Amino acid sequence: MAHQHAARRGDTDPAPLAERLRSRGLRVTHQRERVLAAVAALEHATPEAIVVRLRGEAAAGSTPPDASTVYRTLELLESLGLVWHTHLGTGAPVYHAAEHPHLHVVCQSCGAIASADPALLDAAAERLAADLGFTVDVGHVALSGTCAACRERAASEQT
Amino acid sequence: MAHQHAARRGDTDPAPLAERLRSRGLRVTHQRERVLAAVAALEHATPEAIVVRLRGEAAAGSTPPDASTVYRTLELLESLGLVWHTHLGTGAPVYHAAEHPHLHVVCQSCGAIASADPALLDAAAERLAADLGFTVDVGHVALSGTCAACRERAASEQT
DNA sequence: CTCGTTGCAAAGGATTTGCACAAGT
DNA sequence: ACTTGTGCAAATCCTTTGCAACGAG
Repeated sequence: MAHQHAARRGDTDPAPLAERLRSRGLRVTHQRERVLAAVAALEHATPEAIVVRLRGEAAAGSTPPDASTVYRTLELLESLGLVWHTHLGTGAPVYHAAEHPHLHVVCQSCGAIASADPALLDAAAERLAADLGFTVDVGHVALSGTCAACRERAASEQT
Repeated sequence: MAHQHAARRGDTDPAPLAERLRSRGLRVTHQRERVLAAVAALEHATPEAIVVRLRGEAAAGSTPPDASTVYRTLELLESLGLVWHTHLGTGAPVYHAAEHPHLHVVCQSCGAIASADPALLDAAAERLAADLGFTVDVGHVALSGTCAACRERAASEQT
């Protein structure tokens, strides 16, 4: 192992992916690299959004990864600890790169997604651990509620 | 209408279903009463669980409500403010009677659901309101994590 | 009697799975 | 060459929808 470059900031680090794959005897494929890059690029990536993005990125003549490959790859990447997924209420799960955990807050009216500091839940997490023996996974938490804009709109539309 | 009885006070009335339906010109059907009863009886009712329960409850000779009716009824009951639903991670939404809001905690390993005091999140909710103008709906929140049993199991299975 | 409701069945959308071929090592 | 990965298509799962008969008011 000669190349031990420190992780770069603006680039997608191919290093951890290749390493982890090889250490498991798995193949480093173009598709896997592209899916991981797409998740990192899209803030809150649904599987479908990833498929669409990859389809757009695919150079003319090249075949974009199939949806089934994207699903399989996301599962693999998650098992490798490189991405996470969260369910934000209805429907599609969203994936994000597992760099810095953050808390998701979803507006039930408009679907807007905000990110917040996971530390917000530390106190609640400790209480749950003490009371129920339940370890809360802060990174997977999605809080739902109403954003400021929708709250005002709802108030003014009130008959 | 002429008489405005303004029975808008208690959201926790024993039989607000008939009232609310009639005030909207909707019919009070046996199916609707049964679905509401099933949601109240089942702690965390998925649509499918409701269908199964109603099927079991149906007296011999009577036809249990169809799944599509259950879905339509749940939607209606929610619009009437009589039930709530929450997405607990993967798949099925769970419905519960809209009596006392509570916080859901879901084990990602075994799917166990625990209920906790919504007040646990009060501090976090206030911070979110202040920081993002986001009003958290505590009753709809589902926290995910690992229950004590699964945590121990995972630790002991650890190689 | 007049509509809202329901059951049935078929349609839809999202995700998964089986397989034979293509690709990484 | 040997195995793992991928694309394609069919299979599932869950939920929604169209429609004619049914039942509440």
